[in-house]
This record gives sequence, structure tokens and C-alpha cells, in this order.
Amino acid sequence: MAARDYGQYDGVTRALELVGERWGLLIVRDLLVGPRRYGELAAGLPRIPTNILATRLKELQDAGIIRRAPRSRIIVYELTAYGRELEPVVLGLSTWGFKALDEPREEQILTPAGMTIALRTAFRPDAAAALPPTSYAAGFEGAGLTIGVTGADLTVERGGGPADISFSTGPDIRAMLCGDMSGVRVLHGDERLLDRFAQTFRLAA
Amino acid sequence: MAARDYGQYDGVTRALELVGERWGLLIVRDLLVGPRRYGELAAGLPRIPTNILATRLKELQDAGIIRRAPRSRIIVYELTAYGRELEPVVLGLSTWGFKALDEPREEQILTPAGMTIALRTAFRPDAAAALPPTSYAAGFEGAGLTIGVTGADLTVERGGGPADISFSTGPDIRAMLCGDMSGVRVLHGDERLLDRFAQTFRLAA
DNA sequence: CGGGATCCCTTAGGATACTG
DNA sequence: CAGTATCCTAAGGGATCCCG
Repeated sequence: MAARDYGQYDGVTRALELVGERWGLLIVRDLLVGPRRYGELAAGLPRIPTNILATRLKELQDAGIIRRAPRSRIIVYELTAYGRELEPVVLGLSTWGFKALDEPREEQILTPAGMTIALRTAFRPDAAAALPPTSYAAGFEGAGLTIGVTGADLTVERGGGPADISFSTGPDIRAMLCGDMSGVRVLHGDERLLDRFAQTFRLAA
Repeated sequence: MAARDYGQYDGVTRALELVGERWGLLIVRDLLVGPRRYGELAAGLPRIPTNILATRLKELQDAGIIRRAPRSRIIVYELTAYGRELEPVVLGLSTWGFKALDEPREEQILTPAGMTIALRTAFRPDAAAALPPTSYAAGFEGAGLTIGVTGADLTVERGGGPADISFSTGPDIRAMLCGDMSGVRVLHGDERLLDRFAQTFRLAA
């Protein structure tokens, strides 16, 4: 038995042995957004030591959760089908964790991957399906995302781009996803689209 | 910032700061089954050092996930409403982790709480609702449980008791929950009730 | 420059003994 | 029974270095 095994035989224990180590699920979270290179992962997890990142990537690979994929001379890490099955767990943690989120502290940063998962967590497909297709360019304190909503489909991409409305927010994303748009500043576009955004993305009370 | 914070501001990160430490979610899993005393928790987590159990209980309490409840001179730990909201996460990990479970190894044990969560994970309310109410007394290698299914309702209690059928299993619970009843031995009752059990509890492929 | 490997130090976690 | 106290190991943190 590996030293850090829990010595029990059941699903929860096995899952925690595979992805329960520190940083493990955050790497999975970032890869749920899309394939990433080593340096991109390191940039999205600013406090992770490089040796830990390397170790976790090997462990996740050995467990069949991620794979290294060569993309024309550069290597990207991507989730396997089995790894993608962690999405409900990650979204569940996101839903649960948001309820315990305080005001953001000075040293806490927003990352593009974290915001992407937050948007997926808050996304209301039913509400979105009843609204016209809309694109939003959102500047989240250093994490610029382009959000596309078409019917019940959601896409989120890094970086800015043309969109129906462009806005920037303060750091308190939780407040915004709970319907408080007071920290939002519209850069261009019809301000009423903010209401549409608030209907489309909303965390449960 | 606490030394072990991740330095990010989002739901997944916050959740992992609260319950992502080693043993944290296993304690939550055991308390999802019901309130437990300190000694019961220690018995259900045989490899946890007692100082770690004490530390985790304090942390979970400070986070508002569990509370100490006096029950006439003895103290039990129980989940708060917020702690119970972790149930989907724990069941999600269970579902996911079962797919990565190998044959049980010699040193791996079954615990009553682990088996209870496994049964909840495998429970098929739709199938159960179409079957008559049934009680099962199952002996899982040292974890005796009494399982009651009434319509789409499931109850699992520790210990044996009168039941429609009584059986004992080998250690490979995963195989059994995947439909392979070859390791099961009926102690008394109508053997055909095993089929009913297999329809009621079944992990997805 | 991307993708790591190495070093040293700190601290969480494991084993065990002990106490109210 | 319900935890503390202690000691020790090994994982994690942080900086730096290496290599194709």
C-alpha cells in the first residue's frame, strides 16, 4: 500500500487517492477549460511550486486522468474521457465553495480558468434558451474573457474580442454572480444587456 | 493569507481550502451517514492519527460544516445544513472513484460508512419505485448493514436485523454493484430477491 | 523559451504515548 | 472515552538551475 493511501476500499477513498492531493483538482479544473501547456498551467496556478506541478502531472497521467498530447513540436496536457467525468464534481465544489466565499482579499487573484468555471457554475441554460444569442466581453481584473451564449449553449474563451457588450468588473465576482451588478462598468454596448447577463448567470442563494 | 491557501478567488479554490485537506472529505462522508462520536469516527477511519482527527474536526467546525452536539452527556459530531450540501460532491466522487477501483487488496477494509455511501451511489430510485418494498440484511466483510427500500426511499442502518433476505458477500463490492452476484452467499430468504437487489443497486458502466 | 529537475527548508501528517 | 502532547518522517513550498 502506498504510504498515502487511506486503507479503505470504496469509491470516495479511491477518488481521493487519485485527485485528493493538494493542487490535484485545481489542475483538473484548469484542464476542464481546455488543453494547456505546462507553462500555461503554471501561470494559471501562480503559487504552485514547479516540482509539485510536474509531480502531479505525472500522477494524473499514470492514473489515466490526463494525457500528454504533442501538438506540432509543443506538448499540451489534456483530460482523458475519464478525466472529463470529474466535471460534475468540480462544478459541485464550485457551487458549494461560492457560498463560503468572503469578500476578495488583496492577495487573492482571479484566473481565467477559475472565472470560466465560475461562469459554467452560474450558467442557467433554461433562462438562456429563452433569450436571444448574445456575446459578452468581460474584463475580470486581469482575466479577460469572451463569453458567447446561444440558446442553451455556453462558450467561454480567453482574451477580448468583438461582442455585443463589453464591460469590466470589480474583484467581487461572487456579488456579481448573485445579481449585484453595482461593481460593473460598461465600456461599450447597450447597458440593458447587463440585465440579460444577470439572468443568464446567477448563483443560487 | 493562511499558508496553505491557494491565493485564488473562486468557488473551487474556496471549497478545497475548506474540505480539501487530507481526511477532510472522508470525515464528511462518514457524517453524511449520520451523527457520530469521536470514537466512532476514529473507528471508521482506522488509519487516521488521532491528532489529525481532532485538528480536522476543529477546522470543519470553524468552517461551519459540522457542529458538536451534546446528546445527554456524550458529544456527537454532525453536519450542519451547509455541510450536508456536500452530499452531491461526495456521491460524485464515489461514482467517479468506483470506476478506478481495482480488486480489493488484502490490507484494504470495508467500513460501514463507506458501504452506506456506496449503496447510495448505486441506488436506482426509478428501478426501486417499480418494485415491492424489500429489506436486505447484508454482511459486507465486517460491515453488517440492514438496507430498507420502500418505493424510491432508501434507508441503511448499521448492524443486522430481520430482513426479507440475508446474505454475505466477498470483498469485491465493486463487482457486486456492477451486477456480478457470484461472490454473494444467501444465508436465508428467497434467493430470487438477489435479482431485485441487483436491479435496485447498480453502478453505471 | 518551454518544460522541467535540483536544492534546501518549513510544516503537515503519521506513530505512539499520555492525560482529564 | 475523548482527546493532548511529543517526536519524527515525508510532502509541500520557494528559489534556482538545467537542458533541448
